[in-house]
Amino acid sequence: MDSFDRRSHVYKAVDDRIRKALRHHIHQRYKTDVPISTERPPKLAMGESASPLCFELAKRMKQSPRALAQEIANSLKQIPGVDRVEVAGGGYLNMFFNRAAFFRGACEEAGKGAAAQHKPDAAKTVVEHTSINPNKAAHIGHLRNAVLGDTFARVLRYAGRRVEVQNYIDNTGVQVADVILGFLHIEPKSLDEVKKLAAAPKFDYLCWDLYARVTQFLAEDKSRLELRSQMLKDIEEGHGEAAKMAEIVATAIVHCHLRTLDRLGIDYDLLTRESEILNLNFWDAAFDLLKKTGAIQLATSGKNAGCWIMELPSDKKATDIEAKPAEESEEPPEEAEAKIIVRSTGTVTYVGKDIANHLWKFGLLERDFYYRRFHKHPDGHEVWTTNSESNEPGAPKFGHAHDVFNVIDSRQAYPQQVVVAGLRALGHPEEADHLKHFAYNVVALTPRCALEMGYEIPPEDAKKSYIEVSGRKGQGVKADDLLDRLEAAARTEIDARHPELSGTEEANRMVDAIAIGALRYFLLRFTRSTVIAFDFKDALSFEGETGPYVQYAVVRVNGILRKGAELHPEFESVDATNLLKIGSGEIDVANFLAAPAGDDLWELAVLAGSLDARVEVAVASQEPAFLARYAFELAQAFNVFYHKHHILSEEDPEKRAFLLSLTSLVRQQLVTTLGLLGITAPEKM
RNA sequence: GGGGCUGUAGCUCAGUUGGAUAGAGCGGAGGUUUCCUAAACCUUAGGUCGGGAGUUCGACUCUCCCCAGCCCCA
Repeated sequence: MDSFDRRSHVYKAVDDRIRKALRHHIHQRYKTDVPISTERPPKLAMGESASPLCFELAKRMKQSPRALAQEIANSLKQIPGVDRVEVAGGGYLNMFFNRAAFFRGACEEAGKGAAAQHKPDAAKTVVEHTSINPNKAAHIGHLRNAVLGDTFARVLRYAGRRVEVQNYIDNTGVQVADVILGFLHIEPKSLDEVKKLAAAPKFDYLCWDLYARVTQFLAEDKSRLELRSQMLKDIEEGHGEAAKMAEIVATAIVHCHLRTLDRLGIDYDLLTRESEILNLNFWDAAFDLLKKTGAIQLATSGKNAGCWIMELPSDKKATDIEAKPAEESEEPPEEAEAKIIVRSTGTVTYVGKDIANHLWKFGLLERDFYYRRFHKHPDGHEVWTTNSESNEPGAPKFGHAHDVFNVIDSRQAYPQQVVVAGLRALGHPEEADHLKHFAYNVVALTPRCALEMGYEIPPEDAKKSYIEVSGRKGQGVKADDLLDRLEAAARTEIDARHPELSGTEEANRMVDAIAIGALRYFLLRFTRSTVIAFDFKDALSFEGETGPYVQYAVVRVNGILRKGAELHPEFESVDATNLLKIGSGEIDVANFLAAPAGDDLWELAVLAGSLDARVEVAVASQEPAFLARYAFELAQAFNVFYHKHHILSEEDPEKRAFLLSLTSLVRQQLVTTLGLLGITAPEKM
């Protein structure tokens, strides 16, 4: 375990050693295994890590927890990085870290920077996110998806995983069909006219409005639904003008989406298009497998007659006493658990195509796409897309995932379960276990915000905490509009603070960073299960628990280190570790961190050294919000420290160097954490 | 009808595996700037953790019942 030595004194490493030592000790001495857990004690005076394991052990040993704790504290061997063990409360084991060792270790580790490199042959993790229907502009709900997915991908990479980001493009679905129906039957427009429109920058906005008109058009006359079915069939099968137009419209809209997401620093490796799943007969291959393995059956009776269905394992206990013949009742119980994969009309459902897609993702389908370049991210990274004809040279090897995370809102939990069940039924239990639905809840609007947007809301809804709006009706906060408003608000602040920079490139960079910081943080501070009640007032806030608050802390550090280098040339461009070597040579870190005078500095240092522990929890629980919170906590702790200690005017040169070192450590960790959240901190703001 | 999610301060939300005194932001009241940027900091008020029972040395956390809201499947 080389990571053990490398990160010997960051929080996770010390805590891991504590748990390991406790487990070993309990096993040896008491010949029993109890759950070994540690937690952060509520107060610094109780140490940095504590274990309540003696309460559980007491039950097994029939002794008092306090006595056992004392016994363990007395006999436990020295743990590297831990100075002493104390018994507290009814039987807690409180561990006190070696402050100086921890601080030096944290500085060293932070100096190595963010990039933990995976091995080139490491198992691949695919994260699929964004996946916006290419028929209208992106809205705030799509941004939540994209920001969650992008952040999780960054965190996984930091944790050492090899990550491939995919964005599924449903370019042959009903939503695209609707917009094509609008162009052909409402407007109507020729293929060439649509081509011209599609080249315009705000084509996604145009389609947004058209889509709403189509919804109304269909509602006015139910017979028009027939038109839509025909449209969908043509597009799926690649027939006629509708299919050609769909290709143009969907591709143009995807470009609009990528431009919007570029603004947020969100990037992809591959766009997987549904049209290729159909054109390259992925579905046919999957269909054969599903039939061959008996994963799906043709229903011959009941309401699903003529459909290919998949039976899902029921959640109910499998103790149904009499298995009654299926044909006996008109509604056999298992039919309620069946999911239609192929409709009686012969068209495959979305879930069916998704099963094919996932067989491919795991490298279980003996077919592959052709690939071509599609887009270049501002940082130069190339986004590839699938295509049906031929390969463009230079394509990486896509797919063949070991783990898959699908970032999809929680309303789709059931279809996702069907895909997992499908993999299992096809004889791929491991892949089924490795397919994770990264579920999150929707973004709704507060009633106030809905009114502000001009939507009519029923009086009984006005009291609700949030209102879900309908994209079909053209309702919702468009991503680009929101970004524009954020940038305008940031510009107002920047111009007020730096009038001399107004209109310069430097000011623009600050505006970008702040707008994105505010937006990404806003979307990340909520845990996944929370419905975000969107309100412009909250989203446009730059104060309190926001991205700009954290960025501002970094800017403060930058100011100190900049000024420090001016006043004391020896402080120029030195990292936290080197700062400790200034002056007499070795600075007495232990002295500055010693209790009680050094407690507040120590508290900040522990927090700064806890990033890896937080990353571990964020990955294990698939919860990026934990890292957003960490960034805020660290920024907050730094602000307290900043107001309490005047760093540059500190008279004692060694203490000054130490305080600068701590400051530098905090900067490093804040910058790294913000980077994981996809947020950059400007030099000034 | 079946399944899932949610309910914590006036508002918006955290609370990791059951652990020590339930936290933060906003909003309210009051204060801090010859100083490294006040997008900040300090003080203060504000809680039946939806309700009830159970398990446990210990429950916001686990189990059961009920209430309310949202979503999904027919």
